[in-house]
Amino acid sequence: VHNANDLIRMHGRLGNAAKAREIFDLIPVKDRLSWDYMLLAYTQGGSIDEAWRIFDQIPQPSVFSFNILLSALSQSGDFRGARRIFDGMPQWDVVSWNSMLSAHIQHGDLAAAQRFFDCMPEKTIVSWNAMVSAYAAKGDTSIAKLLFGKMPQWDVASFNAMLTGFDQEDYVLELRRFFNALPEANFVSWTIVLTAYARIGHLFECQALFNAMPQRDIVAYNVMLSAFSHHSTGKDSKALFDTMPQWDMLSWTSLLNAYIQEGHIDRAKRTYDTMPMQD
RNA sequence: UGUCUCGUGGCU
Repeated sequence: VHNANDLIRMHGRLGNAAKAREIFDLIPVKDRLSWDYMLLAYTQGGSIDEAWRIFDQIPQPSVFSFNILLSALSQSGDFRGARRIFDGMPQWDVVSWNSMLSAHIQHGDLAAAQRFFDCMPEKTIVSWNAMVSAYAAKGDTSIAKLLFGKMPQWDVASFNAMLTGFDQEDYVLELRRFFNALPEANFVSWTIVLTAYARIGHLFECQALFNAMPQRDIVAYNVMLSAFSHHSTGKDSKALFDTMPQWDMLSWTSLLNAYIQEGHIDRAKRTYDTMPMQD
């Protein structure tokens, strides 16, 4: 059963719920993990209706089962559904509370989220991170800073959430100071700062930071590429594009944009014709 | 062995 469960999980992660279901159906004796992984596979594949259906068939849904569905409803923007599941749960753990908190945030009701947060019987660093990130995303940087300062402890996600709040022209200096002072940074941290420079149009800093990155993934490349396409020449864009280890649709689109903005319709057309996927 | 929070463009 363990191996079968792992397979279900794997296919679920790849977004292949149908394949996961095939394996699920072959298991003679399913344990609670088989059901939860199958439920998770449906939510990861975006099949909320199927998720509901399988959830209703779970013999004894655990808090985990409830949480999986709750989190999926929250992420899909179904606030009412999330609320209904949450209210109907036999018991809650801190993940349930965090998921419902993030449902409020998804729903765009920060005031309600704050009230919910204040009433939560227990909070983890995830709860705090979610709130900081919500205020930062809304542009309420001073409130985000206040909350950040009150946190009992931080992890790299806390730092990153706070960093996103500095993605504004007025905060460039603070962004850099904060970033430089971080005890811990990862890929995401670097990319947030990179993105801020790109958006604000500080091409020089952007490029310097890009070159200083310990490693670069496709997201970082795309940010740099998009910075070039908005603030530099198609030639620069093309040069960077050619050094990329791989491309996705965003990379191609940025290159197209660079040419179009320069009025190089012919080059844009040629680029378009060589794209592997033309959406 | 499982569930919650952080990063990439344009149009709307």
